[in-house]
Amino acid sequence: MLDMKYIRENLEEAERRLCTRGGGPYLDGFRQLDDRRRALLRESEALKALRNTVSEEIARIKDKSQAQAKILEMREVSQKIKGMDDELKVVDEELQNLLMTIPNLPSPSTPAGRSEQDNVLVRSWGEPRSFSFQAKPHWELGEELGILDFERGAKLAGARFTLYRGAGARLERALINFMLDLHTIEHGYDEVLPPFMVNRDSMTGTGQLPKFEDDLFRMVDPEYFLIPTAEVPVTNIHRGEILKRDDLPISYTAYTPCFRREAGSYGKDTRGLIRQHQFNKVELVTFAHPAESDAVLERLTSHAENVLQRLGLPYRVMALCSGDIGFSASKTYDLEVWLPGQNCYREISSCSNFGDFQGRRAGIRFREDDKAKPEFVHTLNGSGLAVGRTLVAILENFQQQDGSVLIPEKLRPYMGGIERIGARSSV
RNA sequence: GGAGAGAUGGCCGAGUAGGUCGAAGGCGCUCGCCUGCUAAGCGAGUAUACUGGGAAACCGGUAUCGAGGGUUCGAAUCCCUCUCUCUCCGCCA
Repeated sequence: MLDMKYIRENLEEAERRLCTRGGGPYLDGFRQLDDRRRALLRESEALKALRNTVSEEIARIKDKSQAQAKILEMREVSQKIKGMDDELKVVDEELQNLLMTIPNLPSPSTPAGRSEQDNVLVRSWGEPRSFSFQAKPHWELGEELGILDFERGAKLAGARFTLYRGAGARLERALINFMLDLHTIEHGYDEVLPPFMVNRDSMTGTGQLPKFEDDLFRMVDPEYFLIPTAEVPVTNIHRGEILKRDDLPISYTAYTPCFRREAGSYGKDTRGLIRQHQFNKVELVTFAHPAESDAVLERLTSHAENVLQRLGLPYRVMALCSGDIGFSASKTYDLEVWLPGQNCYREISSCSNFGDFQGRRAGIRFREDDKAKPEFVHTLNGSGLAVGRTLVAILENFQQQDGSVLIPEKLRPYMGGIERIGARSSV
């Protein structure tokens, strides 16, 4: 959510910056609703002030019959207040709805652009390996090795669900542990294991609701939402709290499964593990002082990169352009890993600075010092990394001519020491 | 699922025959005084949001005692609904 006062005082500038996202106009109707709200508020509050003082007078009058005139008068005033407050409520809701559906302002350092095509290459790491044979996509490798069972996943749940087996299941688990250990022990994050379902308030706090309900799995009665990313529960840990300046930055890492409807992506990435309704992810979340959040984004991104580097997976870092960043983000780096089986780079991590956008929505604040007024913290998060896609990258990058797959050295301790996944008898 | 108890300010904790309660008291915290250190002591201050005025410091108004409705001139206090927490029983990983 944007700062109402900022919009009120900088309407044109705000609109201009929002429009770099494409679409828009975003702020139509704001001025009118805002003016209307404040006018109603002023009138209603003046009447309430009157009622309060007269009520005090009534309290002081012992003889009730003497107060009868005032009571009757106030009865009318209360009626008027009620009518005004009813109207105010409607206006307030409309304004709130508008505000909640306005995306974040892109950071000045976010490159301008309309689409994915305009994203900017920041740096790349590692040499894509050359193969003396035709590199296979992971879905072929996975099926041939008997570690990914797409058919049975579909039988159990449907399209975009996969059954991992044997060394595949273990590799997924090994990656989760490897990533968590790296982020906690070496990068200093606090590990948390949050609920995988959350309430509406949490989804609203981080920006998934009200606008993107179609992307979520929703339980009815009682109402819960399956988390589409650990960002939601982990950022909401401090919803409605005032943090201590000295505690910032606060950094959490969490493993969670993620659940996404993937509505509107019919026919896209239908093969393999790339786009699933359920996938695992290790997430990094930081609550930062506003003055430090830019630096924190660089650091957080480097932590995600570190996972790829240790696994020896070539990747590149892209700065997303204004037309491609998410609703709540002001700046985003995507990490794209090289997938030789598909001969392309694919997103494996997305690291964003949300500025105070989520902090304002979710009421996450801090005080500069004990006397200072609370200010909103900046929130940041990034995948560190998407586990399923990391498994994909390992299969495709480290496949051998005989169809086996070498396990990266750093991962072997998590795999019981095995160096290679070979074909198993299929069941 | 059944039967009870509860939800007040950063924390603890008063306050229910409705009125001067944003809310006693304590703790904590901040500033000042005092004490050659430390502890104790003394004094003052110590919520948030919105809104009006002001360049600002600041001043005024409104709201907030789990959430939402209702009764009333007036509600932390009465009524209804919901949420959460705790205790006991049942069930269960």
